[in-house]
Amino acid sequence: MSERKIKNMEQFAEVSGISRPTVSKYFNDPGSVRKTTRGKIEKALERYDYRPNIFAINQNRKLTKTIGVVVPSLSDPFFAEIARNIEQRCIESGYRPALYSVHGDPSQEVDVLDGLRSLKPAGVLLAPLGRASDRKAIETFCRDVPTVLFDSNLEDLGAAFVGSDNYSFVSQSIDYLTRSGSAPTFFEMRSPANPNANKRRHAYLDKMEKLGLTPNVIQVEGEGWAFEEIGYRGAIRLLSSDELTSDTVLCSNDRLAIGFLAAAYEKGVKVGLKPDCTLRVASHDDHPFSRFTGPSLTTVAHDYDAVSNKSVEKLFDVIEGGESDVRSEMLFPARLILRASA
Amino acid sequence: MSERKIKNMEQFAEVSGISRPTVSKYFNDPGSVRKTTRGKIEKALERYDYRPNIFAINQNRKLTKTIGVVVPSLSDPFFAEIARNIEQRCIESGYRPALYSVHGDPSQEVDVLDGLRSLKPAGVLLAPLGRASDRKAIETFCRDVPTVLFDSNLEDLGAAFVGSDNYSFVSQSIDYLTRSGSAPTFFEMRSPANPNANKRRHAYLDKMEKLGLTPNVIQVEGEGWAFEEIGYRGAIRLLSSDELTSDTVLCSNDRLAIGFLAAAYEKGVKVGLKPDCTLRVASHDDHPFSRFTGPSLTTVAHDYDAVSNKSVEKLFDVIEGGESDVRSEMLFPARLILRASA
DNA sequence: TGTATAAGTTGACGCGCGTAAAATTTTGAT
DNA sequence: ATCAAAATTTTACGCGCGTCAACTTATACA
Repeated sequence: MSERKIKNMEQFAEVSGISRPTVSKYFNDPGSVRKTTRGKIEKALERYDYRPNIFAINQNRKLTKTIGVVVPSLSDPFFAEIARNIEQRCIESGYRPALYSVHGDPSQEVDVLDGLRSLKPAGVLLAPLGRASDRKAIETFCRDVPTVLFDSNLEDLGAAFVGSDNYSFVSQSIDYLTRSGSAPTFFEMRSPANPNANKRRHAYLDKMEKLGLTPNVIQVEGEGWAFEEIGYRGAIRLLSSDELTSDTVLCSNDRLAIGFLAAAYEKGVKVGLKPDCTLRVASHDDHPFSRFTGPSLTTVAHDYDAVSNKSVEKLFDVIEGGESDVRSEMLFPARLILRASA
Repeated sequence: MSERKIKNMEQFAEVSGISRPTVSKYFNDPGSVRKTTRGKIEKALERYDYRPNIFAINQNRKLTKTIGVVVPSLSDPFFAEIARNIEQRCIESGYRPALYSVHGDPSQEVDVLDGLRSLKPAGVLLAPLGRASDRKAIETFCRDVPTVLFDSNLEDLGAAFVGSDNYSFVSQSIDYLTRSGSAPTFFEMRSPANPNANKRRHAYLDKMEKLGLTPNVIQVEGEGWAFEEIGYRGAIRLLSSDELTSDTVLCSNDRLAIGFLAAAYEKGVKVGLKPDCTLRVASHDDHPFSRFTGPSLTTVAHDYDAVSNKSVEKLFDVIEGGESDVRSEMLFPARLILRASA
């Protein structure tokens, strides 16, 4: 498949019998050249493995075919999973996704965005850290680069926000739990980094009031993104005390719940619906591992696909199409997943 | 901090009162210019936020400051964690890591490597899929780009391999298990994609023989990278049968074990060391979640830091230094982590 | 077969920076 | 103050490709 090494478009144009500007057109949009011409080029493409120099291309473009994907933490399988989905969509649309984790660190979030800017990306999909984010830095970034926020909303930032409807999560879990037993106590971090956590607490309080029930929120200490550990420690303390008056616990998110279940196991507290169980635990997110906890975790699932697809779709709208001045927010409903823990 | 927009090095050289070639030298190595000159440039750097165009830079370099990091799956927190470590080291050394997951798909592995090639990376850290990898494609890639393999070894490929010593894993777990109870049955996938799995089986057989014990290997069906699911299904079947004669199970890796524990919980089989327990389960890897299973998982830990640090170090050796013709393999010993499951 | 129109060709310039050679200035040690 | 070495400046070219203008050729429809 090789006769002679092709080192630039000039040489490739030569061996394919087409002029360089036309070859250039072809690579920018194969459909923009005549079918016979396309044939010649593609035939040459099989004989010689030439590929346009990506740096030379991008130097002469205002924006590249790169899509930045930024998540708070790739150690969280939830984000790993959603990133996978997003990457796939981008590739399908002919873009090059560049994936970044900020590892829970606001300063790295700024750094990543800063580095991303110099890549002249066509657009960026950003799941911000939330409360800890450097709002001003992100705001500046969003002015320069088409950005769609997902998962965590920062008010008025970015061209759009796509996420899950936190009220839908909490409403469904509470509905189920109260209908099948007693009302849940809400278990969460005292100062959650993620804005979704706050929304879920509000949703809990709201929903409980609507149902005429007395809310009860337990907030555990802990900073950072080691949610399992925080949940575990909090639960160990809780289960060693008499603070927990309800037999039903609703965790703000699955990672806390995973820690909670580990603590319950360790303390010999039986969780689930079986006759010998004394506690029910449910949660939100449908974390990839929530199927494999002991007991398996009753939770409420994000519509992963919908969120990732819509995020990408929205971004492409902004990139290609109208600078629709209105910032749209799109929330997808969640879906209750019944398992053994509640 | 801004008076006038700087769009290229020419203009920046102008406002800093230094010639462009010298400014260019500065950005390539700040230490290569006189201290007074450096001062002027850095002062200007504070007033104007100029940054050299990365594409123009890379066009004129044979190799860039990019380091490719390729892992089999980012949905596996093990790789997410090791990738985090590696990224950090690269940044500290002034390189730009570019992270890719091949999502367990050999064809994507080739695609990623292919795309990486056009980025002219200074080097690549690759954790190959293993058995499923397209060996020839990787071989070709390694000829063009300095590549260090980690985690999974492909014989004779890449400039070096850095990983954990599988014999060390299995030896320690078996030693512990036999000393504290009966000899373990080995639980694994029938056709594991990862070469480490095969090495662990051999280590198991070898070690058992050395101890004068009868080995017993149970292989469960399943393809792909959904190890928890495979472990779960296999364990459900196993625990419903009478195949399992030992009261001690040693899983090939933690993800299988997580599935195993979920199955045991569901089947009401008590795992652990307490009086009412009928089964012990141990495993290998010290997966980030293995602390939070029910019961917490006794396992053998990789030396995460050592592996990632050494991988990066080796790669830099190859990049900067001598084309040491000998391909080195470096294996780090593992460390037993005692928890509740065995 | 002729003609309007789309597509391709030629030639040339620019992008922002690396880098080399030659000339000039600065530095540091005598 | 003197002078060789080191650093900087000037000048200039090249990298690979996007893109424009002015032509020339191929296509399609009448």
